[in-house]
Amino acid sequence: MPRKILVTSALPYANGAIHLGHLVEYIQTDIWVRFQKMRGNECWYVCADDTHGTPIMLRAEKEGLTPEALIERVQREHTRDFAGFHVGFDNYYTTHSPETRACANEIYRRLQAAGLIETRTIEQYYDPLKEMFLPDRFIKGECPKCAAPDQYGDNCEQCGSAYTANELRNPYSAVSGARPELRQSEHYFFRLSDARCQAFLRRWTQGEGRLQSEAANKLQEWLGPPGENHLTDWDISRDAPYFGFEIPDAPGKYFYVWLDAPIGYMGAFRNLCARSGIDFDEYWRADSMTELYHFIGKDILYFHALFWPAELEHAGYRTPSKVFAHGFLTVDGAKMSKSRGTFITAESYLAQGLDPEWLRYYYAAKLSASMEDIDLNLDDFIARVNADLVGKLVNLASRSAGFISQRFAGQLCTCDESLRALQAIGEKQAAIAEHYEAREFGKAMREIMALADLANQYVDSVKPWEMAKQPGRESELQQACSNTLNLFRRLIILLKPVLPALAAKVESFFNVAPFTWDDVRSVLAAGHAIRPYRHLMTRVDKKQIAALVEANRESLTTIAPPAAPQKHAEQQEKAAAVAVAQAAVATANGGAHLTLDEFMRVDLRIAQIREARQVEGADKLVQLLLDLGPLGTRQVFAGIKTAYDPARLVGRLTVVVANLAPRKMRFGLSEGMILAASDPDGTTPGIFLLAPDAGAQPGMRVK
RNA sequence: GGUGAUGUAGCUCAGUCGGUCAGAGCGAUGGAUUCAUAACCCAUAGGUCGGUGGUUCAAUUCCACCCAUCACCA
Repeated sequence: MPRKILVTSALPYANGAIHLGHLVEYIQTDIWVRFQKMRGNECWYVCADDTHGTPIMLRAEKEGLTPEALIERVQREHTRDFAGFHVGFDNYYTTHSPETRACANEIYRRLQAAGLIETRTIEQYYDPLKEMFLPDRFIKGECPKCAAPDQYGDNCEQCGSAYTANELRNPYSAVSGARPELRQSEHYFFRLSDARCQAFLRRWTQGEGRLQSEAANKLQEWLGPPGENHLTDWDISRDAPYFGFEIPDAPGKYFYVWLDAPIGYMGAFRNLCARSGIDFDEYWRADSMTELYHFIGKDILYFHALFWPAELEHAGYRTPSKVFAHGFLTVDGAKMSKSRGTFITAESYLAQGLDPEWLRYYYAAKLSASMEDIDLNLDDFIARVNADLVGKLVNLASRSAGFISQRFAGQLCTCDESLRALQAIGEKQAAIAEHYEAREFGKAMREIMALADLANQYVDSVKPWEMAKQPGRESELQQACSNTLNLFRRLIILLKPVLPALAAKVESFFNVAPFTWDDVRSVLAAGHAIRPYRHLMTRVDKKQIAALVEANRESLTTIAPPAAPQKHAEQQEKAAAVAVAQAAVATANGGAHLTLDEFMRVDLRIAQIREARQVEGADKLVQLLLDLGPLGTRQVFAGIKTAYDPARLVGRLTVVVANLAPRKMRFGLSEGMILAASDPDGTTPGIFLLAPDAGAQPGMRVK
């Protein structure tokens, strides 16, 4: 009997573009969902934009839009990006919907009836100019511990200490610059500290297979040892002005993210049900026999494994069957970085003409069921996609189809089902299915590629090209090519969850109905006619990747938020708040202060001068070849000719700005800047090159 | 600072519930081949399995500590 499954991915915040980090999750989820559907299960995949909160409100204001207009535009962009990567949602909705509002109100009422909602008066900073209460991240001031200036209202980036916004010295509003006043306000809390919640969560989090083992450990830590209660109540309200849902019977109070974002999963599904006749209650009632899975980033585990199930349980709904957390994406071993050009948006990837299935395959090859981060190594990406997808897989069709089309009018003969390679695929099918089911996509890809190796070995062993040259071996040739195409067909079926567009092209090439998982067991009948072969996939060109990185590189002079690898829900709101606050502060103080974050974006490195020579036609420039150790070598033009003889520079160590945008000069490309001191007034003449103390090695970071 | 995770060949990663498991793919080198998008096939890698100590007949695999990286800290 088919399973009934509801799957969600985390809701992206409606304040930014989808990037390669987000796509790890959506591609992971999509592969899993496509696999379930191929097996004949009833599986629904819903998601939505998370649209509420102060950052959205302020950004809309800044752009001169209504919040509604802003979130509508962002939703269109997100929908386009996801579709571009073949992420096949059954519904991609918005939390700013009547369905989500109805669900939020209902859950709130039920929690209230259960005695789990209480109000408390809290003291909070208020911006008298903007006439609004300020979230912690929108208040800045001096750190109460180390007196560092311009620190946010929750913790100090200088000394790392945590505190409350009320402890900041000389606080100011990051929105208006005004000095905030402490005011009292009544807030609504969900009583997560209630004994009922704790008892439920201790049981729920230890449920069989509910969470990955690393996640379960983490939850133990959060819950505290038995007998202790580490859970605290959660503030679920915000004061007007706020973009969100007003709390029923509480004018001027709005639901904070906890009480509307994940409920967006329900809202999106309810909307789908209304359109397609699915029974909402069958999936959400407390005794539901259906399965519910949330794919999330590890950053929002706390929320999805504690707050959300407690909320559902005590509002009389079913709780998630399992929560699947994944790690973050790094690019070339480091956090995505705008200055390095590795903060790559989905849109730019597609705009550069890169094939979305390259990325889907690469992610699949790297993904496992664990919470470990995965690395997108750009060189490895090129090598892997070209070798596996083009060299091994697509090549099977490419090297057989020509013979079938030209010599046999496109007709296949009976496939030899006793073929070892063909049987091997049948034997591995169940194991591969288990890998997909367990989200061990990397293992599945390794198995499939090993099978593709067998297929290529088969072709090599029978040598169809020799048969083609010897008269009288026509039937042998047809047999060899029919066998190869059947091998290819089976491999494509196994890869269809990962490569849906390629699979569709192959279905068309073979002139057959869409593949299902069980089709692996069959072969194409004798006499079946295929269509002419056209290239199914092109190779990745190094230049395309270089262009992609260049297109995403942002110069240091632009005010930009620090690169957030992947953030959702509340985390996203924080990141968005940081961005807004930074922009506001930069405007407010004319850039007088530099935050540590901003400074750290300047990548200073020790460099050794390998070569130095005069530049013909330039009276100030010296052309240098710098050795940055592990970072390789750079060509840099420096305006130090008046003070230094090139010959005496060779071998010296100095400091270079390694992530300065390369600049094209008349004499060539300059890929960095070396640091030197000089008197701006010219009172003291000369240029003085910086040099590290003895022991520094090329490539060392300076900070 | 606390907690969790990771650290295996040039690169990306498997793997070992302690003893023929030190592995794969890519890259590189040599060979073969020419059907195929210079693809495919065969052969070749002497990496102290992060460091130090401990437990053991035996540790890369267990324990402790240390170092590095990453994440989380409501």
